[in-house]
Amino acid sequence: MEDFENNHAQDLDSETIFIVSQTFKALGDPTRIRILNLLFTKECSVNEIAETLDIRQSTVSHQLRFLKNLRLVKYRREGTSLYYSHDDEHVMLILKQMIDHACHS
Amino acid sequence: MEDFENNHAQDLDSETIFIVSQTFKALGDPTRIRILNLLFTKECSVNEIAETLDIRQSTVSHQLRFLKNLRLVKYRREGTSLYYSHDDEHVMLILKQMIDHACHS
DNA sequence: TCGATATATGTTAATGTGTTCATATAATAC
DNA sequence: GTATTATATGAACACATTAACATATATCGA
Repeated sequence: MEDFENNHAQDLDSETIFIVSQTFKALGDPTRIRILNLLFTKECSVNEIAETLDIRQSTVSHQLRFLKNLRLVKYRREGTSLYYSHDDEHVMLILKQMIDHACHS
Repeated sequence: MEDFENNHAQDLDSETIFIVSQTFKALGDPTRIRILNLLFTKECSVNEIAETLDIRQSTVSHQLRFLKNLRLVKYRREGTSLYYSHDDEHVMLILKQMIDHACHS
């Protein structure tokens, strides 16, 4: 039997495992969670993120690159500033669910 | 304004951040994903998990302890065997969503 | 009590991760 | 062109993580 839409196979194929673990790994860090949670509300420049969350600019930039590689965020330029926003509705929904889950426990 | 049920604060409180990142970290490893995915279907003994997924017994045991500490799995004893099953419906639902998400991308 | 089986645990080595500092690049205004 | 501001990048370090091996513990049956 094919197992295309119905994921109850005994084991997953390696590509699926890779993507899923990579994405959860992205969400498995306090700094990245805070950044994504901020981007929930609004688009932000790198400096806005750094100042709002009190994290060094280079740290924010490194983590944004990480999130960008996974297509979890995108940006647009405006002068010398880059405005970042989230780029994966589904993953953001999953993040929101986990935050709600944590708040109720 | 209070921000109890409505999580769109600029920043999250540190305990929420900790729980959320810990839980995602648990899901951010290929071995643990495979184990949890197997437990989706059915309760399994440690050996069953190790054999089905072709992972060493000690590795499975270590990862199960990890998942147990986060209350993501539970077990019952039957003779010398321990039968593990999942113990957090909500997190399992989140895992399933991410797997489906990965399959459609 | 002893042997067999199932599982857990301690240790170690290799690898990966996150932050920092220093510096480079890019866009803009002058 | 230069200065200024915003952001990215590279290197280095401390720390965490993973899997493997060896060994310990626990349950059961004889």
